[in-house]
Amino acid sequence: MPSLHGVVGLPPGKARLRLLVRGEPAARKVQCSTCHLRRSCLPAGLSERELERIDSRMVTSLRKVHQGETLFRAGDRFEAMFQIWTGFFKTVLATSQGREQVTGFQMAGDLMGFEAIDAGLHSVDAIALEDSQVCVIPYSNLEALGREVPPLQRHLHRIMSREIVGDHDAMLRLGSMYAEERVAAFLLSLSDRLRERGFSPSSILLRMTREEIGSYLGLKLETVSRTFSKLQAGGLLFVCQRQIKITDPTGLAHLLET
Amino acid sequence: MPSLHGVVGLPPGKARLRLLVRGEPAARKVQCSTCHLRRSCLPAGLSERELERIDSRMVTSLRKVHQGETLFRAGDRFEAMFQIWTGFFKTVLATSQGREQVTGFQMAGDLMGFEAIDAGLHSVDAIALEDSQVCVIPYSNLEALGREVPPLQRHLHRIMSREIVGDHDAMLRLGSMYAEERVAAFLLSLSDRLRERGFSPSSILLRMTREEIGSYLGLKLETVSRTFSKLQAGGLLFVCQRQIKITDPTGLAHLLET
DNA sequence: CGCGAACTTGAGGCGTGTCAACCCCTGTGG
DNA sequence: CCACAGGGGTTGACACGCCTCAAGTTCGCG
Repeated sequence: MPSLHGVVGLPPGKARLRLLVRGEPAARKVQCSTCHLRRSCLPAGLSERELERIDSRMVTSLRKVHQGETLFRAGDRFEAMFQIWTGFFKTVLATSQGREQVTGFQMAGDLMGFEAIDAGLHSVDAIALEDSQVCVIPYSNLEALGREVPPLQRHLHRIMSREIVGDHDAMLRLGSMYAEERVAAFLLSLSDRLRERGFSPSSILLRMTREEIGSYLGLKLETVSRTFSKLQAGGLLFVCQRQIKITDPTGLAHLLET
Repeated sequence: MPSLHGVVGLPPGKARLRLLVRGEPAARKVQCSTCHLRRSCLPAGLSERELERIDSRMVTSLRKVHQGETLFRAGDRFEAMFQIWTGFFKTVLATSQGREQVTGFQMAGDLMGFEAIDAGLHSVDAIALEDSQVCVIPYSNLEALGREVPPLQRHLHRIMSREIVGDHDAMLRLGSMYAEERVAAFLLSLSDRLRERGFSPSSILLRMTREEIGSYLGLKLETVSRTFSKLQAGGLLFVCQRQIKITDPTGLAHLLET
């Protein structure tokens, strides 16, 4: 009986051999210029010549990370940035005394590693919350490319700036909101990010546990659970385990207007 | 009787006129290469030629900001970064509904404005907590200089990275610490930053009110006040209004080891 | 000297943490 | 196929840390 292969319509044996040979690390070329995520990775309006440079030097390889595995750990040497191609991650800041804080959740198109540039060492753990693939972007290449391609440099600065603004939002949530407000703000932010990526903003499959949400929001997992139930009772959303359906986004937003 | 003037030993009237004429924006040249803060503003090991470029194009002017005045407001067009030369600032994130969060305190050598690169608009208010002077660094100049002087570019990236790491620390404080721990972590961090700048790390004059500290730490001003008193009762420090004397820094650090 | 802003301290209430019981879902192995 | 284990989620009762409200003090400044 016929089995499914990566390349359809070719003799299975030969196709496989071909793929293996052509798939060696050095040969596995990544094309940023035709990637469906290029709108988030690259600035608009690049010249042919600039795109060529980026294609040939920005992403050196693709790396797979299975659910639960770490992409990098705090203390690891910083050598490359990682752009998520598929999948979902969390970053966790841990102190030597066992305190832990989830500092963010990252999804397709997000760039990880900025926190490591200063020290030359990563300062957080990055853990895959589902099977994922990331583009490996050596930092030295990125630096050089930025110099040669000014719009790329500017793009990079904007992404770092956005990260800082996002962290300020997190501080606002953590510092001056009630549990209900924090959860509402979290869901709305997640919803926005999904919409930007072309996913449904109302039907959300949470990739993280209640405990991870709690850590991010400065709440205990029981409080997160209770708050979901409360918002459901208020008719703002439906919760069924990790499946969330936002039925009244304006109502959710209204919770923040106080 | 004689009065005190900015320039001593000159006829008051003439001196004033002179200063006004020579003090016009275009004429007031700033020399980064000889500034006492250059170690924090510039990378080490720059060539003569690179220093010249920086001197001539990085800082276009010096701006004075009196205590209580704003350097920039959320919504203002982003045109320049600001490096603090003397003084002390807070940055405040405010929502349309009146919620406020102090996102940081900045002192001499700190660079402000990164949060505005992405949107092209400032996202926080920067308010002077004492009479201050800042170097104005047009962003377009900085971008161009970065391209021409790679070590400067790298330096800039490191500063932005450090800002992100600092925000993560803030999230850790806000998300998973008790009031006592937050205050201890805040004081130790402040102490470190003062030491780096050559000030006493143990004798600290707070530039901000209890309310501002509270906002930054996600606490009410009464809680901050009570916590100071408690730490004093524990023999870790002396508090006298805004004057703090840390008498047992290791004891303070020990509070965080749980 | 007197006013207001900043700070301190106390009493009581509220929001969230803690602890525990229970349920649901999934994967595993007999 | 079912029994079982284990991780994740929900819900309740109670505790506790921080907030709220209020009164009083200190300090800086006109």
